[in-house]
Amino acid sequence: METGPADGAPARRPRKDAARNRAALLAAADDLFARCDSPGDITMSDVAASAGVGKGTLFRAFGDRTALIGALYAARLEPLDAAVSHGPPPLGPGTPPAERVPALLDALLCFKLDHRHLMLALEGTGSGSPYQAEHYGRWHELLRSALAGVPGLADPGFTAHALLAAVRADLVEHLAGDRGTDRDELRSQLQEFVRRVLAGP
Amino acid sequence: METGPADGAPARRPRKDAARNRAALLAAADDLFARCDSPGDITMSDVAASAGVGKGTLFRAFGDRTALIGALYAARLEPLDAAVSHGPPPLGPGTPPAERVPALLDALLCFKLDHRHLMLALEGTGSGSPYQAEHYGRWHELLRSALAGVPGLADPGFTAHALLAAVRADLVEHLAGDRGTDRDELRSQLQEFVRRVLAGP
DNA sequence: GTAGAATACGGACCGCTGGTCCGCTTTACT
DNA sequence: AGTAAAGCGGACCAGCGGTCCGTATTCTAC
Repeated sequence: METGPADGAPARRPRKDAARNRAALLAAADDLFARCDSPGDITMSDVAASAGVGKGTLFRAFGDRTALIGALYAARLEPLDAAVSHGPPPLGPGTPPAERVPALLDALLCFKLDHRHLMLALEGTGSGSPYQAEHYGRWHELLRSALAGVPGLADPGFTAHALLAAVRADLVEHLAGDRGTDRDELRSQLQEFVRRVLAGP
Repeated sequence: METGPADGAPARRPRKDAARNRAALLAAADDLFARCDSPGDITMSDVAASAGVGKGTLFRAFGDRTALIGALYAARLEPLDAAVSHGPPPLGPGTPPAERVPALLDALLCFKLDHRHLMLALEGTGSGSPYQAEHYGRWHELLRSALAGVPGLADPGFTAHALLAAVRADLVEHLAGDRGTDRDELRSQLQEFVRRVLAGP
């Protein structure tokens, strides 16, 4: 028989230094990605060195590169995620689809504009396609279910994919970063595009 | 003064062995990419070995990985490129925009379905985004000019980007490859989407 | 406070990649 | 045939993500 904590709660509190180093690593990675030209320029050694810890610590804390970027993304996403999951209209649930779909895509575009480099790193994580990451699945399911409430729309699943493709990180970077398109202009272009898709024939 | 060939024609015919090796390398690369699960699995050494030449020969012939894939793409694209540049309607020039735009996107989708692995390699070439490659610029300009002839369409440039994003290689692979969506079903989904975008409010 | 076990640290190390280099072979021209 | 240019190929290189394990730190029990 066990005398320690019940099996249901095997999660131990991390050690103080571990928590501190984890936070330092997240901050360092965030900073490096924000300043770099291309996410590929940032190596794992760079992140570790910038945080003042060894590479082993970095990999122990996060597992691999993808997980580090995912943790960074999760932290930044929190406000938007909350607004979408249980916030007021037009983002939250209970909003009419015709209003919610444009709002979701606008919010997503703004988020990607605000975190361009991070999103570039997240979606361009080399080997695996972005479509196998679970965060894509969540956005797709959210948008698909909203689109399902739009009358006359034949295929919400594909439409969701196509609309999400219009705000992919590298396209946003190409338009806003390389070509210098104005933020509000880009937003209104996207809104006009979404409007057409929702309007139907 | 020069006694050799005039400066205007510095292009020399390649040596016979060089031409043969180049062809063998293209064939080997094509074959390997077609059979692999992910383009990342194929290394440059694999290609050279499969073609029966040394790595040095491979890099001498093509320069780098991107150029090899680009050459492969150019070869496969030739028929479609001809049909679009100076073929009959609905692909060729002189087709009314409302008819040509869906035809172009359908042709592009079919091309990506037929050459999934190659296109995956072409667009997912690691470091640089697909939007900086010249082949993207050509498709975008073609589609943009066609869309410019559609009445009531506010921004042909952005619309072209958004429509092209709907047929990106990794999305096509996700739908047709991973999820096993039927080819004709995917084509009709795309057509319906394009129809909505063109129809307007 | 102290002893001891558990946990975390860190940088040398590994396998592998795209890409380079240069002595040697093959081709092409006269 | 002779010669110079072009091409060949695989040993080699730098840098990457990721691993390993001897050592240092923190937590727990007394």
